Amino acid sequence: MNENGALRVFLVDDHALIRSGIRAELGAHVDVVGEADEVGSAIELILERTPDVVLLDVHMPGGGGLAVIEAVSKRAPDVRFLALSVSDAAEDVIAVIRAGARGYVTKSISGPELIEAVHRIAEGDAVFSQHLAGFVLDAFASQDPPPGATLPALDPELDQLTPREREVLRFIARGYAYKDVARELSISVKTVESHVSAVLRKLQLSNRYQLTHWATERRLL
Amino acid sequence: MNENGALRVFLVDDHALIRSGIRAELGAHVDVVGEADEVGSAIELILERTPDVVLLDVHMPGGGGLAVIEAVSKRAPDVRFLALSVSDAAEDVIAVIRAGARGYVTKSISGPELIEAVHRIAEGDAVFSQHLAGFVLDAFASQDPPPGATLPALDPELDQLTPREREVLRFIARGYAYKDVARELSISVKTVESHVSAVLRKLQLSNRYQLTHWATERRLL
DNA sequence: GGTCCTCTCAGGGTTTCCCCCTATCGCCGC
DNA sequence: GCGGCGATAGGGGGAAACCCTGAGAGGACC
Repeated sequence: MNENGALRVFLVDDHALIRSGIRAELGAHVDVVGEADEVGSAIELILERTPDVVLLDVHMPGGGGLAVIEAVSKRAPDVRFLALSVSDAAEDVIAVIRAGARGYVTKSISGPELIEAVHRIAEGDAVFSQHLAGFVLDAFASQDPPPGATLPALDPELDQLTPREREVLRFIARGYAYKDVARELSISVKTVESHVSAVLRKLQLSNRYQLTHWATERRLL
Repeated sequence: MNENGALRVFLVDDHALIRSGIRAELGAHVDVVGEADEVGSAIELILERTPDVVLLDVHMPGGGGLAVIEAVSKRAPDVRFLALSVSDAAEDVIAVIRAGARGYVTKSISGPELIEAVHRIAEGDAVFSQHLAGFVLDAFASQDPPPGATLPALDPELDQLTPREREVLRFIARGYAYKDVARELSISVKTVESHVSAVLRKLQLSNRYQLTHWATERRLL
C-alpha cells in the first residue's frame, strides 16, 4: 500500500496498447507504480519498487512471464502475481501457477472484474477465469487445492485418466517419441508404453495420431 | 470526418481491455464513434455510423474480423479497415488483406504509431508493420495462379516443398499410413517413404506426429 | 548436350510403435 | 489383512515407420 491506502500495482506486457488499456481500466482505483515491456527491465523495476501486485502477460519474447515470476519470487516473496493472457490453454495456466502466480485471467476480463481480481489477489485469494477453475484444480488435485472454489464438471473422458497418464498424454500428443518422453519424465520406455496403452484403451483410440487430434480439440496443448 | 474535422474511427475487439487501451492511446486525435465486441453488432453499428476507419482484431469468436470486413465492404465500400492483431502469422495477414483490409499492424505498435497509421489508412495508404511489409509484397508479387486456389503459398518453410511433397504431407498429417497414401496416389510405398523423408528433413522434424502438429498449427488440414 | 530437379522405385537395415502378457511395490479403503 | 489401483518395469512379437544409398525417366533451363 502507498500513503493513500491504494494498492500498488506493476504492469508487465510487451504491448503498449494493452498496458495503456489496463491503466485506463484500473484508473484511480489503484496506484500503477511502474511498467515494463520485457523480462529484464521487469525484474529490475519490480525489485526496486516492490508493488503489492504484478499484472503480467504470460506470452512475451525472452522467456515470457514465467522468467519474471521465478526471478522475483526468490528475492521478493511478498510480491503477488496475477497472470493475464489471451490464451486459455491448460498448459500455460499450469506452468504459470507452478511458477508462483496467484491467479490467471484472460484478457476478455472487464475493467471492474479486473479491479476486483487485483484486490482479491492482494488479499491472498486465488483468482481464476470461470472456465479455467476445473483445469487448475484437476492438475493440483494431488497437492493442495486452492481455497474455497467450487469446481465445475470436468471432462468425463479426461477424468478417467490418472495424473501420470495425463502427463504422458501431453508429450505424446505433441509428437514426442517414447524414448523422449521416458527421458523427460525419467522413467523407462517400457513404462511409457504402459501408460500410452492405458490412455489409448481408456479413450478408445487406436493410435497416436488420433490422440493428437483428441488433445487438440480439447485445447490441452 | 465529423464536424470538427477529426477522423471518425470505430473499434472492434472482443477484449474490453484492448478497446480501452486503443481509446486511451488515440485520445483526442480522433473521434471514436463506436465500438463492438463481436461480429454481429460490429457489422450493424459500422453500417449505421459509417466511420472513416475501422480498427479491428483479426481473431474473434464467431468468424473473426474477416466476416466483418466482407459484410461491411459490400454495403459500405468507403469504409476502410486496419487490422490489428497479436499474430504476425503469414496466413492471417494474407487472408485479411484478401478480404479487403488496407493495412495490418500488430498490437505491439505504440500509440503515436497507431495514430499515424489510422490517418494514413484514411488517406488511402496501405500500412503494415515493419517486418510484415516485405513479406506481404513478396506474397502478392509471386501470386497470379487461379483465384480459387488454397492460400498458403508464401510460407517460407512450406515453400521449399515440391508439389508432390505437399500432397503427401497432407495425407500423412491426417494420419494416413504409408500404404494408404500409396494407394490414394497410385504410387509405391517406397516412393511415399522418399517423399516423407524429404519433408521431414526440409522441415527439420523427426517424425510424422510432429508433422501433424506442424500442419495443425498452420491450419493446413 | 549437359546440368539440375522432380518423381519414381528398390534393397537392406535400424528404430519405433503398438499390442499381448506378467510382475513388483506402495498406498488406500473396507 | 486383503483387494484394488496406480506407477513402475520387463518379455516377446508383428507391423509400421524411418534412414541410407542408388538409380532411371522425364522436363526445364542454359
